[in-house]
Amino acid sequence: MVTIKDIARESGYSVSTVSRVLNRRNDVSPDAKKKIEEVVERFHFTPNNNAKQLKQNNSKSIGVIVKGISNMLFANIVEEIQKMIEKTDYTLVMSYLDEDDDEVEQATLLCRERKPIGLLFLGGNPEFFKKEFAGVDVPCVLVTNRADKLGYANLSSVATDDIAAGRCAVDALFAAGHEKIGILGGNLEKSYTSRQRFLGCQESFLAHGREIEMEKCYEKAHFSFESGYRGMNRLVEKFPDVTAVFVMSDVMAIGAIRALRDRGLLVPENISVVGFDGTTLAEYYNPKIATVKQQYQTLASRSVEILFGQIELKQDAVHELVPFEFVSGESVRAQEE
Amino acid sequence: MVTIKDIARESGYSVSTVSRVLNRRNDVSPDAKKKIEEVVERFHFTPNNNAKQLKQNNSKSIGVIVKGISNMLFANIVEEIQKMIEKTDYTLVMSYLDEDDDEVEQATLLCRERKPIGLLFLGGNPEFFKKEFAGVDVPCVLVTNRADKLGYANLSSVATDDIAAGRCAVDALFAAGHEKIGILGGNLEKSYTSRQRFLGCQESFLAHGREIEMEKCYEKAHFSFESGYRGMNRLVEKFPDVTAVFVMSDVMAIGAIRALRDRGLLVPENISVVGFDGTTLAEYYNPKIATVKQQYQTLASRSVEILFGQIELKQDAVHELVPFEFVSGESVRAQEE
DNA sequence: TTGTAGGCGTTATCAA
DNA sequence: TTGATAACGCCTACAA
Repeated sequence: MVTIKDIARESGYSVSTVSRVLNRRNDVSPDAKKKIEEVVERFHFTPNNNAKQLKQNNSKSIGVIVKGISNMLFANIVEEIQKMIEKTDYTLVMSYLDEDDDEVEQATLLCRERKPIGLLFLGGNPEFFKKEFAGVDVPCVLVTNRADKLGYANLSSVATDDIAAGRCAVDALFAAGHEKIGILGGNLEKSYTSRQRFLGCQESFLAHGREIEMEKCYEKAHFSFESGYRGMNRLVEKFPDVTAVFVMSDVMAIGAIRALRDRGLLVPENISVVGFDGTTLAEYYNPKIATVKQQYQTLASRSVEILFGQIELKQDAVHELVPFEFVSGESVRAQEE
Repeated sequence: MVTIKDIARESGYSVSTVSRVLNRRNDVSPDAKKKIEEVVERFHFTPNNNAKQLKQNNSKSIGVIVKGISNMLFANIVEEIQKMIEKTDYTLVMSYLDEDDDEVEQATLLCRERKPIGLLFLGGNPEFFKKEFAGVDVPCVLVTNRADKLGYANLSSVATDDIAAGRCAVDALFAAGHEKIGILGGNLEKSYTSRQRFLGCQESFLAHGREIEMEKCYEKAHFSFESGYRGMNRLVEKFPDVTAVFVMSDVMAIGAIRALRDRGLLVPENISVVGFDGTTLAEYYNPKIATVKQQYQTLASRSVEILFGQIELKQDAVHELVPFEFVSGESVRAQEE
């Protein structure tokens, strides 16, 4: 392994001068700079990150905690984040959790072990934050969920208004003339996101002079194809005359639509479906899935910008809401009475 | 920050004894062990990775280089790899490349900067390996592509026989009575994988007394929904009476099927489609996509096992072929003449 | 079984 | 503008 000492010896300068050149300091003579750069190049020298980070006690890494491994929206966001971080000299430390796991516990662990300079949470449950977020002392951004009520100085958020978005989805079904509406979503006890969207559903029902009969209308599932498939099967079994379903993620919706087809039910002819997230998948599926689109690019870019703002510019925590958008696909049919 | 010295002082033992306990050595008295563990627990002490790795000069990290960010198969494999690595004390360093980029160049960079103890290539082009792989000196496994002909002592491979698999896909279309068969795949100049599958197609054509008319039958695209969509449009335009298409990935196939529908063509009624990869997506799509399934779990588990075999057991490079399987979906229709 | 001391490769402080 | 040197936190001979 070639170290800074080798470069020093070979170039005839001292390690400190080499270090200065390496770190683009300006208190170095052009001669020294040129000579040292030549030697560095010739030896293919790259500084040892461990030594550097040990000394500087910062790791130049950013932790990303993803809740839900099959969550396509998060996959899309991660992809965008990667593209942005690639251009900087930071590295990402990814950590994937099950959708109901405790992300703050994981964050604490990550901070201790990897010393990231900041954290991005893709999905998160305020309960966990309330309980133990005090232990995390680096700047963080909660993405897709709101954190304004939490009031931590080092926790920003870039979120979609899940209540309004959930309401929007169900409103669309009412608008199409549906009365018998089912909901397929996450575990309401464990998933804050699902709970918010569900609140939106309740608002919509209420606005239409109705109330949600939990037992019959709501079925829970995980955010994966398989689970959506099974969940939809359970839903139609307990609610046989359902004509429309709001499914809380596109991935689940695809599983759900497949389940319906396998039972001989067509979407939208027999049952209408509205998804959530607005991933690319939804628009390429057949039928195109009507969905509530979260702007994943904006979510991604703002969260990274805000994190860097907090880290480098020492800015305060901010809380932003990113607008969603209803995308009408081919999966909803107007119900004539 | 709490360091090993703090633990030493607090427990009344020396740093070396603490270090021994931390590293589960057995040359330590039960008393010392117990006391030290108690203090470690009380202070929430976690060793500083940078210091540890600097000293040991190994990073306990494994590099994963993924060629093609929209490649669902790779996403599935990565997921499996993550599950396996999670249980060990290694960390993954992910690196995503464009599908036509030079992965070996990236590998060289990664080795210099992060000093991984081993590398996993998800997809790769033998050309790049021939040109510069000599610069990579850690154990590597090329996943999904063969590397047996390359003959590097530190490069194993766990692959699917792309030639046979490509042939299998086209054979299925011939078997269904199709004559006018198109192919939608990657850039044959840049994508080795595509070239292999294409060779398989040629074999199949030949076996059926036919030859591929490149100009008319082959269209290139990237392995994404969007690109598959556009590619299929170009293909039907230059080959209007095509009745069946082999698409070299499920993701592309979904884009392609969507393109056909948007032109008013149904799958399989008007045009049959066979995909490739056998991702979950294919079986939930509508229609279910007939596809050549690569066993991603096996691909993932074997590649990790082989890498650890090389790293820890100093085993020699091995080259394995993982069997593929044709999955008949709903996207192929028998052609009656 | 335990402790002391040296060093991993780098940066930063201080003096020259 | 440059160089010697002391850290950073940990591991590991080697000594006791």
